[in-house]
Amino acid sequence: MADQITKKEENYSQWYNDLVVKADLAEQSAVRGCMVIKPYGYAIWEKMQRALDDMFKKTGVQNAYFPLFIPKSFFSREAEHVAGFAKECAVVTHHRLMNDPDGKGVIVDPSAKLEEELIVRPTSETIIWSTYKNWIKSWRDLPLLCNQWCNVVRWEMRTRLFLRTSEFLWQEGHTAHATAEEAEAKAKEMVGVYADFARNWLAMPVIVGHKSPNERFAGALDTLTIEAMMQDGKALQAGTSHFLGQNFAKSFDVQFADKDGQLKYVWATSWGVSTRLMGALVMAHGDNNGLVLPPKIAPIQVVMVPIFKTEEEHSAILEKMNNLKADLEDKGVSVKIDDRDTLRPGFKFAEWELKGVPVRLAIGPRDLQNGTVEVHRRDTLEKETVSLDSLVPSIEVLLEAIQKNIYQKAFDFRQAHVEKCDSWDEFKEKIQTGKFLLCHWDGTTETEQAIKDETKATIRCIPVDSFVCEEEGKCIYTGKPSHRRVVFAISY
RNA sequence: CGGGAUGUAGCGCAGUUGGUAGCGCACUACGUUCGGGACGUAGGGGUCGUGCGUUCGAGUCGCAUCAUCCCGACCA
Repeated sequence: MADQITKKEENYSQWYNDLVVKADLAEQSAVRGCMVIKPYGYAIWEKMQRALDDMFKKTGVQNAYFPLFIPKSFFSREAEHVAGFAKECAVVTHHRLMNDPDGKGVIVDPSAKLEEELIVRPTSETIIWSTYKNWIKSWRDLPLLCNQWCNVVRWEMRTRLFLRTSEFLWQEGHTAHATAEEAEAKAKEMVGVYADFARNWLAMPVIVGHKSPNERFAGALDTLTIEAMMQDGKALQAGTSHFLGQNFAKSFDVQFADKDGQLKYVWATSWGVSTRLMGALVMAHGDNNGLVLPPKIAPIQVVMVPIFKTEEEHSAILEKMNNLKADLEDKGVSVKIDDRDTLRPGFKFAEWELKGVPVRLAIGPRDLQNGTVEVHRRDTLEKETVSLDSLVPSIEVLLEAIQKNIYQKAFDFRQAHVEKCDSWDEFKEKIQTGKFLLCHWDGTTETEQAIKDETKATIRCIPVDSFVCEEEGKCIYTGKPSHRRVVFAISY
């Protein structure tokens, strides 16, 4: 079939792009490096937003919004931070267009040059901290826990739908605390929220850990990460939470009067996940028939396809479907009836599979006679016939089973591709086959860099929950002593 | 920004030694179909990325330029 998606081992990225485009999630925009998120793709993002928002609120975080434009001078205050972002920023220099006096079209009006350039935010630390300065005076104002949902722009050299676009959507949380302990605990708590979300909503097993100093966020003292494995064995950083220490507080002069009357700098965290999660979803679960969505994140959980020849059959089936839909919706299941009369059932089946809808119900004349429904599950592609009476409870059970099964499948895949490695020769060979390797490392940036230069592999994290391996050993590269194993992989 | 490749209909592609553009899918109309991506018949749709040059004549040759993709460097 011309439209069929084929996963080619040698060209996983092409498979990924096809899947994103054909499943109707997004397409390349006319603007360089940007993407158009299509309604179906955006609906998935909205479900992610809602789930995350609920989880944030349970930790006391509130939503807020800060400007898109950041005065250039704000960036000069945190030197380390700038070094990390200055290279890839879009800059606004003028505020007016005019007709081209030499011909048609418009040009930038040279007289409308801004006195100070504005940077389109690559991340909002600088503008938020300069705002927080006015919000924080006393220990009573702390902790300050804000999150913002917004777009950010990073002028990337190379882009890919969802994974690395010039503009992307994300949430960024920024918190201020009275003590270092409290801030560190918050950073830890939020990476825990991300891990929980990835595992329970996206059905995606992740490894939680610290980034090595080399891979840390610009300006952070510690960066926590969740790392997921894609089906080609590569790692994808799916979310990060940073302990920023007092770096930003000092740069932006954010001090508070503590209970003891002393003026002190606040301690900060920031944390974020982006539309990259959509890419993770596609690559973690997709198969040759298209997307596979975990039920909890699927905008449509159950799709119904009527099969009919005559108008009588059509209306009888549709009536049954409408009743079923109402019953299912009562139970909180989102349902779509695909009543398009211009397409054949087989076409619809293939199309909804491409879009990853977890459960498909088909009712035809045969079922009408027998009082049955054909139930098809996307994750295993299995079909069974269920009686109408027991359908609603069985769908509820099935959705849960699918959610679990998708997680289990990804989990098993990862287990099969993680191993300890103590030989450099083995490392070089195995890392290229798409594996997470747990290895000893001497803790130096030089060694990390040398390994990266030779193999393209980086330290994904120093694990803190799963795969923790505190033991004595020798660095895989230099043979120097090491106290724990870290996760190496080739990443996106 | 370095290395490689590609720009031809909405999408995917063909186009020979330069001679005035074609195929599949999609689209429109009608008919037959309809339980796993239907078929027939008839249609519509193109400044061949852009600019300059060579030539009687350029999708095809040359130069420039822009864009996209892949591999690097950078990154959520």
